[in-house]
Amino acid sequence: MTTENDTAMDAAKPISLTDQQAKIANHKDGPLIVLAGAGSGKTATLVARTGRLLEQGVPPRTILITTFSRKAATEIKNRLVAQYGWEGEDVRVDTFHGMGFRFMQEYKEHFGLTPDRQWAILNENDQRRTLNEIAKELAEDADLELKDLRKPLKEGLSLWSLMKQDCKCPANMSDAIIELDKKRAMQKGVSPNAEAVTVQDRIVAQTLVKYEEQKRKEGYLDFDDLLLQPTRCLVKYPNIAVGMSMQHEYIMVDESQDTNLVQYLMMQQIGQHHKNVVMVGDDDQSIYRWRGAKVANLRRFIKDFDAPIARLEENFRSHANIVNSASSLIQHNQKRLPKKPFSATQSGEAPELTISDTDRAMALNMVDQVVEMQAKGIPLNDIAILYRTNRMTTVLEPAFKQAGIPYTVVGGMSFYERQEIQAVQACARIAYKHDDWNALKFLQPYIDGVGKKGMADTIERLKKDNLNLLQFMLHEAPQQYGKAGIRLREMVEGIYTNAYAKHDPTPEGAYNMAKHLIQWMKDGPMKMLDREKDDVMRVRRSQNLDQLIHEIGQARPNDFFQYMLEAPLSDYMASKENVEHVTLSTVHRSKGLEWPHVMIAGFSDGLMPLEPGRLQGRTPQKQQVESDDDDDGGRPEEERCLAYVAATRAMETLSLHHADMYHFPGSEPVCLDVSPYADEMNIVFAPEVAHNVGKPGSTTLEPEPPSPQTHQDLEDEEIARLIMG
DNA sequence: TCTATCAATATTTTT
DNA sequence: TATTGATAGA
Repeated sequence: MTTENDTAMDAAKPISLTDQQAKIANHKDGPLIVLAGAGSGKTATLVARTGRLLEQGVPPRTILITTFSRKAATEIKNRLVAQYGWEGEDVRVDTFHGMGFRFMQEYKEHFGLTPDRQWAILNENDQRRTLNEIAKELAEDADLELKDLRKPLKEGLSLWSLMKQDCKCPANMSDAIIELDKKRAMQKGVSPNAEAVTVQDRIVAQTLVKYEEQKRKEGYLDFDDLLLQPTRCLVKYPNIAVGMSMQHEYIMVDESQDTNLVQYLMMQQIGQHHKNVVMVGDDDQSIYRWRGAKVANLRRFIKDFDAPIARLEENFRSHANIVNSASSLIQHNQKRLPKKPFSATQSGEAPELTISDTDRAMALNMVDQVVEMQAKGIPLNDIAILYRTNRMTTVLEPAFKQAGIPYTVVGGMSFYERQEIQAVQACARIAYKHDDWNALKFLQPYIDGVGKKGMADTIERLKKDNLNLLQFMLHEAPQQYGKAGIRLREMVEGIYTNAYAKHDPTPEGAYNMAKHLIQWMKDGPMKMLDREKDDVMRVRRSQNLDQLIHEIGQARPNDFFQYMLEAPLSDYMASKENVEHVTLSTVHRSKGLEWPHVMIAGFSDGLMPLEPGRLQGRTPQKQQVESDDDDDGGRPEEERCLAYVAATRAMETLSLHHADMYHFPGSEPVCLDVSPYADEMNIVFAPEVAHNVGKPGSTTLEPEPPSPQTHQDLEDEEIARLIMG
């Protein structure tokens, strides 16, 4: 949303390209890797190349652009449509996950599913619940409690996910134990030691193996399945891969530094026949290694495809001072592909560092700075505040709220993760996939008199006796379960009459169904809104539901069920589009976006980088341990990439904010030093500090505590500076 | 025995 | 801000 201004502008008229860009845009057949620095206009170049292909008569449907997020996909799609009309509309722009899902639906029979059996995607809630249930049972056998397994299970799941992204998914417990141990060792930089496996580890491994089995049996997919299963299928059935490659004659992979191994292999399987693949990426901006992304994919592509290298090094986005600071920072990373970013634009203001006593004071200073900018006539939409971790919002939000400055928090929870939206999803899922027990569990809190236990027992019966949901709920449940049974029937009946029976696979049908279904959920026996005690929340939930209806009206999907089914893959955020607002976002979420004025909150050693004092290159003990992960410089380098990404979002001004002390809810107060990146960026101190309120938990002996100044002082100083020029 | 309700608690980054 | 855990109530 934040870049809508420039998107609209860029989209309106095809941009004139530089020679470098034009060369890439004119590349037609064969592989190519594009190392595109921050702000180098890579999206514009990709769009232009698509245009050239269309001009040369390449059918739009055979052009595929994969992006990192739905949001990025939508943005590219919008530009294509704006510039090339219906042809642009027909170009495929999608995430790997989205592609995978559609692929699996098309080739259902290759995944051991009968055509009448439906898939559903497990969202994070479903996943956690499923794992807990399996683990609980196993834990009881071993005389353990679920809570003893919480942490190991969480860790195990993330390792499991990483393994699946590396195309490994052990099918039995002993393999699982070994592989999990290996992966854990690799993460921690120690040697694997299968001897030291604890009871908890065994149960976790067993849980995960069972989880996989259960998913397959019941027709569920998690995020990793959407990549792993199609890729395996493509490898196993080369004729399908050939078919796919004929469907996708030209492939462009955006943000390819953040693709993982499965994604790479998926691309390779499809692309290897014609080799018309363009990978675009920037190893300096690889910030997702922690979840399996492999920068080595860039090098691997060069080797596998024998791809020539093209570079986009000129930064059109940022003033020279920002570019210089940022590149001086990133040069401290050892492992990077050679490149020399530069900016030909005016030098602009140098990045500034402001130091406050406490997090609260920092927030107030940032608010002040925003107010100043506002006074200069800068629109709020031009300002973004970036931070490393979401909990920074607990400090920032109150400050902005109090000052009455409109803001939007990006991240945290996405629209589709909200309870009320997930409830709608659950109804859609049940209507679409009658045996979606997970969805049924999700609706349990909305059924009076039916608790967790009651629902679990009912589902157990349905599963065991292989009963039809509708049949059972409509006829047997009311007789067998009394009042609760009647409630169950009401719910299923409602879903049946409002969704299933009204199914009409057209955009209008989808819209109407959403309207009816949601109306019923609000007013019917589920009484979704009545249940909410908090007035503010009730209004918000109601608005969210209305927003969903509106969204479906806009998106015009051909099928309501399909749309809701893919909701977990969507990163749509409901935001106040029409109100001018400051954007608050994590650095991760800011990838690919830009703002004239960027402020970084929490520029401290321990927040950015997150682990303090660990800057000396690679983590110490990392060696000998199996080197299929040769690529990166480990965590410290990734942290620097993050700071680099944050800094390069700025077009005109960049200001960094550090506080000596942070006190986040739920954890002890901490005193932190200024981020070591300040030096690496050659930052000048801006010693004026307006707010030094609050009480430092312990005194810090930082570069002489700046004398507290009042709000007024700051303004005077600012005015003086402006007058002086 | 199961459900509903209230207080406590925890937060790296997310397709 | 959810989810989880303890407790009272049906």
